[in-house]
Amino acid sequence: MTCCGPDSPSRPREGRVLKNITIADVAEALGVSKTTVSRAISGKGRIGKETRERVLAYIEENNYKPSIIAKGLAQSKTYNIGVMMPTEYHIADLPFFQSCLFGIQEVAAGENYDILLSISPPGDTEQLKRILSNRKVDGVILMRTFVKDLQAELLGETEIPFVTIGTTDAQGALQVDSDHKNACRELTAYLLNKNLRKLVLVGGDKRHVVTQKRLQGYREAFLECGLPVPDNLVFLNMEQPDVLEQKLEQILAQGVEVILCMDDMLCGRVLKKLRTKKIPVPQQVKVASFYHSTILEQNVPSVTSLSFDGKELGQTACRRLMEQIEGKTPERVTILGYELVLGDSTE
Amino acid sequence: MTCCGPDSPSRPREGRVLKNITIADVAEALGVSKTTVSRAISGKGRIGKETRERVLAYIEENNYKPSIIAKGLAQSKTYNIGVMMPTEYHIADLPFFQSCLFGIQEVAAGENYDILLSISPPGDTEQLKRILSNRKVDGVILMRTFVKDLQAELLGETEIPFVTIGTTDAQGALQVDSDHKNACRELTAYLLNKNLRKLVLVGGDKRHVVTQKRLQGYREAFLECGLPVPDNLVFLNMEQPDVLEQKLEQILAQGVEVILCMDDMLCGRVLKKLRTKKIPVPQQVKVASFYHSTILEQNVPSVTSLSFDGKELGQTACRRLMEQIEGKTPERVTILGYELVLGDSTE
DNA sequence: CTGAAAGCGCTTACAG
DNA sequence: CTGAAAGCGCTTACAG
Repeated sequence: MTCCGPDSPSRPREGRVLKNITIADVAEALGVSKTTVSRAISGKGRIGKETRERVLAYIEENNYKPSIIAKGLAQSKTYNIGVMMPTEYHIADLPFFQSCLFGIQEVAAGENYDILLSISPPGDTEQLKRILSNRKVDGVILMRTFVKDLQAELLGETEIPFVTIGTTDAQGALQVDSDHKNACRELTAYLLNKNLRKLVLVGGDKRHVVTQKRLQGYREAFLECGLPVPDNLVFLNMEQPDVLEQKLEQILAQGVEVILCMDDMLCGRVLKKLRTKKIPVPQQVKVASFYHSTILEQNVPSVTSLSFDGKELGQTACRRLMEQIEGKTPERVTILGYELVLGDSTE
Repeated sequence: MTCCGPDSPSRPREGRVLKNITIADVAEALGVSKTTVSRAISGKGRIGKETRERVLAYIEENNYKPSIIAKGLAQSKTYNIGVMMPTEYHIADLPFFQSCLFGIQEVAAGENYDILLSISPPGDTEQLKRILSNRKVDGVILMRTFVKDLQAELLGETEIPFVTIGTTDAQGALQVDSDHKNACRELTAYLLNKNLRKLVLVGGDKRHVVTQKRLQGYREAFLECGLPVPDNLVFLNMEQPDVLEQKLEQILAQGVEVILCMDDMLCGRVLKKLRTKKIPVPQQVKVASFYHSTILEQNVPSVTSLSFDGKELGQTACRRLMEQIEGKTPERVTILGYELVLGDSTE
């Protein structure tokens, strides 16, 4: 007898079983084979109606939950999808990512898949390598693409299904993207049609494919109107507030009619600058933006903005990935729409 | 002979092997047992130096990566931690969550753990139940606590280790939190010491524990100064812009010296209202906030604000969880510091 | 319709 | 120091 005194008086409560109940326990309790239990659960293979119901009832009653990990091992699957989220370029991106994630989760959960999340700075492939070499996912989703995209390249050298949210030229990628090019083209055209010509485009990281796509749309709009593309009015890599500030000084000095911003954070800064300089919007300078996030929701005047459905992107991306994982041959490129929300800032 | 023509001319390239190489392959190639290979890799159990090196060299050369899932099954572990992220209350929370996630990932990855992410609206336990019943995680982290916290309660009825970022009274929870109470107390006291008395507190969701903690700090500061607590100056559940707007009208009409906001989004709206009403900050009304996020970084005057280190919270939370998983007995409550960043808005 | 057995890719007492 | 064997909790040909 040890010196530890009597057994703890409070036995583990029901539902607090230390050891999980397994398929073998169920089989034994019911006097059938594990095979039968497995079949009852999965619905695969022939099994007597009565037997199945008996098994199902027992399982229900005893709260048996199969280990999806063991199931996965037997099927050489993981029931995980890796989602690579970039560290944000700035706060305006985050709501978009969150919506995406939510959409991804929705369809993933529907197939009993989970999200293995990993956050990496641009260009960093450490985490992705770890996940891949641990063989922990059946597929991966990249939430953003880069012009030179190391993650996409790495995945391209692999057999693992993957989809990018955003356009890429990496081999083997399924791609889901909003139609950034046409969105920007339409908005630009809309402004040109108002006879506004001095139309400045302010954007962020050049290495993001999305930045390039929008620039393309901007250019096309000019060309379609028979106008030369004013490349001198395009300012990218404006993520540093002081750099932007300086550029704005310069832009405003040389006269400008519209400032089209590639995201709401940039736009917020532009609006602030205009306010500081007592330049009335839209009377003297008009302003438009991308994303239509809550950052600008309080602005007066309301800001004309392109809006994208992050959740839908996430859902679609995940659906494509699932199709690929299941051996179907999904659409390789899916382009989703956008919405042009007109506000007072371009009136 | 089938009709499919000659073999595809381009053989799978190196590194694109369809079938992963397993421990059995390694063992066979080397003429040793799987046991030996396993020991060489894990470093557990006695093994000859030379043998180990031979195995390690082969593994390195042939790029063998053990399946962590199979390893997990054998050890009854998953090497996953579940992270429950709430759908945001608003955008100001997101940078905080991202930092947390980053911190969690950092320490998790260090132990070869991955993050199983799940996003749920407050009060929703669907996702958590799914993950738990699939037995897919070794522990879970809740990124926010609620006064009535169904997720924490659910976990409390379970044997699974979990830690909350934020205070909770759920049983069995390890807790990591910033010292919101004292942070708010210090800031309030700082303002009271400037002889400001009409000190309005504007906050968000009452159901968040963090809201309650801050309110507590606010109260204590008054009491310590020998002043009655002005509960009539406290306005919570102000997340609706129009509700806040209306309250502000009322507050401003009855005279106020300071508005202390529980987050930067609320603060942004307050600042905007003051601007609209041409009330100079800080000359007529002073303003302070929580979070010190980029949302207000551009504001003039700079905003006095309490700042918390989300990444550190994440790291600490994950460390505690790891300790618990490893069977150690970690600190049950860990309170981290804060920083009071003084700006011009309270001068 | 049902079951025994092999297998998924590892670990770990146990024995030598 | 090393290995055969059992086991982690499932699935799935194969045979009956």
